[in-house]
Formats: sequence, C-alpha cells, structure tokens
Amino acid sequence: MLSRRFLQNRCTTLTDAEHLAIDGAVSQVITIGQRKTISQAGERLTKSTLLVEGFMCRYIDDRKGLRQLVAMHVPGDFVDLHGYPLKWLDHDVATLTQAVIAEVPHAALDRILDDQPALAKKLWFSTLMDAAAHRAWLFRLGRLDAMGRIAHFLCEMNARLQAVGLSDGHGFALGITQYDLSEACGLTSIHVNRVLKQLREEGLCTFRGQYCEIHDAAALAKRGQFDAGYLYLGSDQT
Amino acid sequence: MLSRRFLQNRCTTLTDAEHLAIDGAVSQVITIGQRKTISQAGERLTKSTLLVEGFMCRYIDDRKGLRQLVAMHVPGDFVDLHGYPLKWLDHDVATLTQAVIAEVPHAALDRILDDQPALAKKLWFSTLMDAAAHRAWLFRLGRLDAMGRIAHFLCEMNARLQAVGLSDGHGFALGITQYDLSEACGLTSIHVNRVLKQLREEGLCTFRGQYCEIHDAAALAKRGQFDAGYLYLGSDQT
DNA sequence: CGAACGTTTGAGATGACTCAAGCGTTGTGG
DNA sequence: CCACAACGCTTGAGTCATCTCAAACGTTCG
Repeated sequence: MLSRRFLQNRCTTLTDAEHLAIDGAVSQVITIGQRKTISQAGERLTKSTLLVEGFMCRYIDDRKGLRQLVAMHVPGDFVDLHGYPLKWLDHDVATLTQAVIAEVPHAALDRILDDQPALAKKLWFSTLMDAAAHRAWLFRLGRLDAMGRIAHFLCEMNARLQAVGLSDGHGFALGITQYDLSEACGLTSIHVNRVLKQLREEGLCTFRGQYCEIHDAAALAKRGQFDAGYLYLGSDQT
Repeated sequence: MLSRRFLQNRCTTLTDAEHLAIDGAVSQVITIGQRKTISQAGERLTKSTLLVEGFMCRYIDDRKGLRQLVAMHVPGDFVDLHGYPLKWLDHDVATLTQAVIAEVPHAALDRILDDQPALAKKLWFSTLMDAAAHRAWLFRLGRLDAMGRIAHFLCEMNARLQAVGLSDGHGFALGITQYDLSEACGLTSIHVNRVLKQLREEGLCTFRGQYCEIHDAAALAKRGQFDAGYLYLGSDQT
C-alpha cells in the first residue's frame, strides 16, 4: 500500500478507508532517472506526484540559469500537490536521485474533494506543511550565516528522514552533491565546501559523498538555530 | 460586503453565494493598532483573520530576537488561513500599520468544508498563493543581491496593491519603515538605506516616508528579476 | 586511457556588516 | 511654548564573510 508511507510523515491519522482512497487515486507508478525535470514552471498540470523512493526537489531559475532550490522532497511526500488547486506551478520540479513516483490524476482528487471533506482537509494540511518548510527556509536564508544555513538544512533533513525511517538520527544517505547544497542554501559550492570542512573539524557532522553523518545533533541544531516545530511531525488533525 | 474585496486579489471567480458564505462566516470586525502581535508561534488557534484595511506581516524570530519577515499582507488577504488546517502556526502574526480585520471562527470554516467543496478549494488555493509568494521570497533571498532584493520586493508590493486598487502602478503608500524592509529582505537597515539611495539616484524608484514612488517599473522589474507570475493574479479555478 | 564530474585549496576582490555619530521630525510633559 | 526624548533616516570608516577566478586532485565511466 503506497500511501502507508505517504502521510506517515504528513498526516498520522489517515483511516484505512482514506489510505485506500489515495491508493485508488494513483494511476501509475513509474521509475525516473536522476536529474530529470518532471514539470516546468507555467506548464498546465493534470496530475500530481507522490514520491515513493528517492529524492526530488523544486527550484526557481534565475535569469542566468542558476537555480534556487525552494524545497527538498523525501519519500512519502506529495511533491507537487500544490499543482492541483493552482493548475500550474511557478517553479520546476525535478528528481535529484533516481526515483520511484506514483502519479495521481487531478480528476481523482476532485472526487476526493467532493466526497471526503475530512481527507481533503488532510491533503490541504500536507500542502501547508510545505509552506511552513518554505518559511523555515526563508529564516535560514535571511537570518543565518553560511555555517548556520548548512547546519539548519542538515538538521531538517535528519528530522524528516527520521520520520520516514531513513535516518536513525545519527546519519543518513542523501543523494545530493555539494553543488545541490549550495543551491538550497544560497551559497557558492566553493564556500559550501569550506563550511563542510569546518563542520567536520568542529565535530558537528561529516557530509561526504552521498552520506551525512551527524556527530553531535544538539550542537548542530544549536548552530543552525534549528527547532523542528515547523515540520509539524505527528501534529495533524487532532 | 467584506469579501468583495477579499479574493478580489485571490480568487476572481467567487459566486455571489460564496461571497455570502464568507461574509456569514465572519464573527466580528475589529480595529487594531499598529505593531500589535495578534498571534504567536505555537499558540492554539480557533479563528483566522481576514485583512480589510491596513498592512500586516508574518515573521519568525531568531534566537536574539531579530525578525525575518516571511510574508506581507495587504487588504483582501486571508492572513492566517494557514492556521485553520494547521491548528497552530510556526510563526507570529502582527500588524504593521493600524488595521481593520474580520475574524472568521474555524468552526464556520468547518461548515464550508463540509457543504461547499468548490469554495473549500478556493480557500485552499488562496493559501497556496501564499506558499508561492514564500517561494518567490526564497528566490529573492537566495539569488539576488541587496539592490535586487529590494527592487523585487517593491515590484511585488506594487503588483499586489494594484490588484486591490491601492496602487496606480506608479506609486503606493506602504506604512513600513526601512527597518521593516530590512527584515523582509535579510539585510541591515543601514544597508537598505544606502540601496534606497542608489535606487533613487538611478531613477528606478523613491521610497521615502510612507510612500513609494515607482519611476521606471520595467527597469525596476529587470533589476529585481521580477516576474509577476507567482502572484497568480486572476488565474484561479478556471 | 581520457573525459566528465565532484571535491578541495589558494589568493584576491567586494558586498554587506558593524560601530559610531549626527540630523530631522514628532510627540509629550513641565 | 519650549525642552527633550524617541524614532526614523543618513552618512562615514573600517572589518569580515562570502564570492570570483584559478588550479589541481580523485573517482567513475565509457
């Protein structure tokens, strides 16, 4: 059951019937290679994407083609559910690693909206969790220095991956490069490299290859002024 | 009719019955002084706020009490509708200027959700417009220099105020200080001051006192890499 | 074996910050 | 009615974080 994982990190109170409704709304499950764009800004959308496996991101291009990541997605996320009410998106959606996704046609969501207001509200809730994450990212970019930003980002990833069982709290695989990190944190990849070295030397964490090891979660959270509240883990609909 | 203005800038296709439903959901209309906090992060919420007149903002505090604005609100905005599905917010909500607000109890929204799925979807849409604005702000903070950030911010305000008839495209009143601007753009107020001077000297715009005059909208938009698409003006539900 | 990619390091430039001070306006109390 | 405090705006000088340009290294893959 696909949706067992979906909303495990999003809404903890889905009923069995609701799980079935979401599973039933999926039209197909497909595998996509790494670094593929699955939808572009402005494109008319007729379906949304549930991420089953792998990592995805959403980003905005600047005039020179440089990207600003605006969201990271981990398995269980309803990546572009925003595209359902909005009809088209203001940003691009792409895979970072190879990914398995489930496609949900908007027509199926229409039916849920009409018939199951309680489930509709949970889907709405899920999109607002994304908005809360956006706000935390704004805080990160607006108020933290380079080291704080990276610390904050890694704390977020650790917490979110823990929520879906992909981190044990001490480390996790994240298939992204230092360049991706720089796009998420509004820095150059060169500076990211130096900051990662510093985080390593100060015993906070080691980000190397595809793996990030957290040596001192408390110190990392402090350095990044990280407070997991905005992730709304396990706090829906109660 | 309060909601005539609400969703004028949010959803252009509200039916008369829907306007009535929203007006009927308002429990009271009150006036609040400038710089008053109306709700704090973590607080349990039972109502949401429709901004009728004046300016409001949402912000996140850092450890030292410095603020990062995450949203600006103009008349017509459903300021903290996010608080309805989320139940509590990850940020504070406050007035900037004196403001007139209409309060909408969440119980009344529950009824709309159950009875009027089409209207519910429009409310959902409205919160996703806020999320889209968050993303544009992320782009602003992550990819633009100080001058670009301020140019982008002022373009956004100009466009949004135009949508509610509070700007003619060449200037608008915005009751905020240079310090507020710095909190929105992730800069110090001193640097904001220097950048405003430069914008003035280059003939792009004059931000002075409570008024912002746009001298060259096209050049300002170019400098801030501003594209109004993310505001979804007049593009809902069609 | 060579190309592509991601990472690492160095040196120098620069945009934004900090600290410090002064100015103008508004509002208030003696 | 004046004195003064509070606030917002303005400017200067010096510092520092981050960026840019440049180069080299290791791994992977064809």
